[in-house]
Amino acid sequence: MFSIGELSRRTGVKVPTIRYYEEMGLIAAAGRTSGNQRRYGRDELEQLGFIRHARDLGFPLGAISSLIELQRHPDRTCQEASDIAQAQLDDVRHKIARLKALETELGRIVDGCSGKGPPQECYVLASLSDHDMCKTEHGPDH
Amino acid sequence: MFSIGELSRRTGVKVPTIRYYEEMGLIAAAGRTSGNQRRYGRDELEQLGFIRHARDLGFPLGAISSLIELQRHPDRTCQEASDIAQAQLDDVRHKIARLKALETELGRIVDGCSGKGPPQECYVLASLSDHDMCKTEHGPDH
DNA sequence: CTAATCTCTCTAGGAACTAGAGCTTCAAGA
DNA sequence: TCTTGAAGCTCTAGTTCCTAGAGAGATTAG
Repeated sequence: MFSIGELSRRTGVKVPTIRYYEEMGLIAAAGRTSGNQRRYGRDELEQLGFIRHARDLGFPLGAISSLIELQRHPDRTCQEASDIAQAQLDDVRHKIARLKALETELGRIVDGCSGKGPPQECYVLASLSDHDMCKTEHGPDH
Repeated sequence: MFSIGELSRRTGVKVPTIRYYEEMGLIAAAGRTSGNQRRYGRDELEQLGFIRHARDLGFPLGAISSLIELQRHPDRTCQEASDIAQAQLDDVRHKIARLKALETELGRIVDGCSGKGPPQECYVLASLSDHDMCKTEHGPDH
């Protein structure tokens, strides 16, 4: 059994974040010492490792919650897990596509500016004022 | 002179967002009618278009604020604008690199799962439990 | 003049934490 | 055993960039 600080060190998840996850119901409420401090064991270490890894891969907490639910129900198939991962992959690809368009446009804007002149002649500012100067499409997110 | 709704329609920025920008000091407080409603003109239209475009390119409001400041000071050079845009570009490239690593890893995870078996044998869940199964690096965002 | 549509302010929520205040508990050394 | 300093506790508020809703007043078309 170890403390929240130790769990934090072993998983790389910050102490307040662990408490936050508990509050959100992502991890079960930990047992306490007589002095009201949380104590953890191997199970919680694994569970939090799972959450950490999924977060690193960009899964939102809601999705992680569903995955944890699934782990607890061995009677279901893993189709749901597969779907969640696929949705996450689609989301990542979508973001990449969008960021690449931004990269192109920003690259063009940065290249056009010497940084030497006065703001009135600044290519960066002019580009931002006039969407027609853009060569690629980039709408708002979503 | 036109209303906030009209400004919204013309710029694509939602009404509450315009009020929010005013509150944040990104746009000057608009003139009002006798009935206390905001009225806008050509200047505000341009200013908001600038903000909108910069937001579409992913600039945070703080950066946009700096760019607006710069526009108001013709005595300075546009070096600062150039730096801000460059920082934004770096940020975008950084995000792309990270997302590509995630794409690789998620693709591998999704491919490994048939969706048919029970959760105990699910490749998605197993991969998320065990970071060692990863072939690429992907830490947390910052 | 009335009805429908805006617009006003204010408050709260969302995602996923982070920071801080003020207090208690724990572990290790003297 | 006492003490000290680190670590833990709860609670609230702040972060970013908006979005949604309530309840009231303004404007405009017919």
